[in-house]
Amino acid sequence: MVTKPGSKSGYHHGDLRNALVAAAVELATQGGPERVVLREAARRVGVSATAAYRHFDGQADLLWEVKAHAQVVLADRMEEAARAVAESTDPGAAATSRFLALGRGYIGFAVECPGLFRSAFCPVPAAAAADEDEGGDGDGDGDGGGDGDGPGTVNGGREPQARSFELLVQSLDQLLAHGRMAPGRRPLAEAVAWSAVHGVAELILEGPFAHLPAEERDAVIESTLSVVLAGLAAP
Amino acid sequence: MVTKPGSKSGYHHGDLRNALVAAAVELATQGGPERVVLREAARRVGVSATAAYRHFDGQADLLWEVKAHAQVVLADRMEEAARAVAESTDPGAAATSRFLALGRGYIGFAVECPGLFRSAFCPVPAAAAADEDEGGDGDGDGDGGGDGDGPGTVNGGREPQARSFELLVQSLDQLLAHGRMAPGRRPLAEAVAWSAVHGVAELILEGPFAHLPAEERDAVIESTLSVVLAGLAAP
DNA sequence: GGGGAATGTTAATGCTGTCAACATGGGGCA
DNA sequence: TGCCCCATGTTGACAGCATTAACATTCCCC
Repeated sequence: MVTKPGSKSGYHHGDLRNALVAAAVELATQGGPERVVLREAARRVGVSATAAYRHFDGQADLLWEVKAHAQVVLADRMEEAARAVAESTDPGAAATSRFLALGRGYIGFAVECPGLFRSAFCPVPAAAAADEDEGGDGDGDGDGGGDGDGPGTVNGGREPQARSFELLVQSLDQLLAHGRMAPGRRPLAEAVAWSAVHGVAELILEGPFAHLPAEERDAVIESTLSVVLAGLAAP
Repeated sequence: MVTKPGSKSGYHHGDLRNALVAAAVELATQGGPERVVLREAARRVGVSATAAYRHFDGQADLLWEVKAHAQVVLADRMEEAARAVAESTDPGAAATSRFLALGRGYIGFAVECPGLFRSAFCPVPAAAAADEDEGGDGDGDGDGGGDGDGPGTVNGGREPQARSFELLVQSLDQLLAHGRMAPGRRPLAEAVAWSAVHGVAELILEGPFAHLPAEERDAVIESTLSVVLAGLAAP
């Protein structure tokens, strides 16, 4: 029943939920999670504010959806970065490159889409736990091009940030398998790697590295990744 | 509520600015920066909302003050943790312990005072750059003390988060001086260390490590510090 | 084709930040 | 000492926000 495209007869929008999410995502993209204001999203869609309550529990629920979407985009970005890694004959070098690519993708997303990135980790007031079952959503997500675009086709399954974590786990397993990590470091390696990478991103966005020239900023990123890699390799 | 000095009559508060900052800090301590609402702070001090505008440019300015205060408290916490380190005959071991203490202090503050910690790194809408010189503010301010501790008398010099950075720099210099760090790692070491530690804190507060049992959470912290230390030591 | 339910609209409440106009009284100047 | 000025605090008002209640429209199934 969730007919995607505009079967709009004026009164019934036909795809309000996705349209609202899309508008909210755009708000978040430019301005961060604090700019995700329900009334403004409704205004942009051309609908009264209270219409949103037919599809969301409230502003927090809408923000939650934005957050979930942002995490999906983050994972997409990481995956794409990892896929673009040049193949190497040395599997150890490949594993290392893949790990670095994931980290650069993560931070790159934060730098290029600060609003969305911050939304991916923003605190949402009250957990809107209702997981509605979206029936058949054959999402042909289409790797669409530009960021802005896209419909709001949010994920059906409600499990945030699982995919980026999975990517990291695989990468770390590869590092271990090809002798680029000390076995004793493996257990909590995901936490360590994630923390370092997330910290860089956060400090670039809101912290002391905010006004660093791009060149120096990149040096900080590379340095951090390098140290983590070396630390994981050390016994 | 918390009227500091032997104040005046009912009309003129006598120390409204500091009282408002103190109230705002309390709000931030329990509930984070988004709970720093000007009207509520004024209400708690027992004053009309608009009275705050005699002392602040607006809510953003008040929040800025809270942020600055939070950064001071964070630095205090780190300093205290570092000072509590047991002296060692081995200067290298001492440098390592001091570094670990700083990191644990940083994260410990985040875990114990999440609201304040988040306030220390929250985005403040528009930078309220006006540093007014309060002439007669001379009286000895905070001796410290109980719960709420210090008054709102925030630092005079307006340079946030400088002190914690300085502590880190010193610690890293010690590590280098006593052979616990590869010289090539020194240049951007502060960025690396800060990122890792900040990332752990952030992910514990808002991210995927939020609902970790305390024991495992501590393991993540120790693991991260250990990897960073090893990475900085590796050539 | 009719009726129920899904969807969207207007009206209203209480919160917030912020400005304008008014009130008070403390401290400096005569 | 007395008095006036202005820093400080107050009430009132307005706009924007989230949210609820009551009302209106249209889709879709029987």
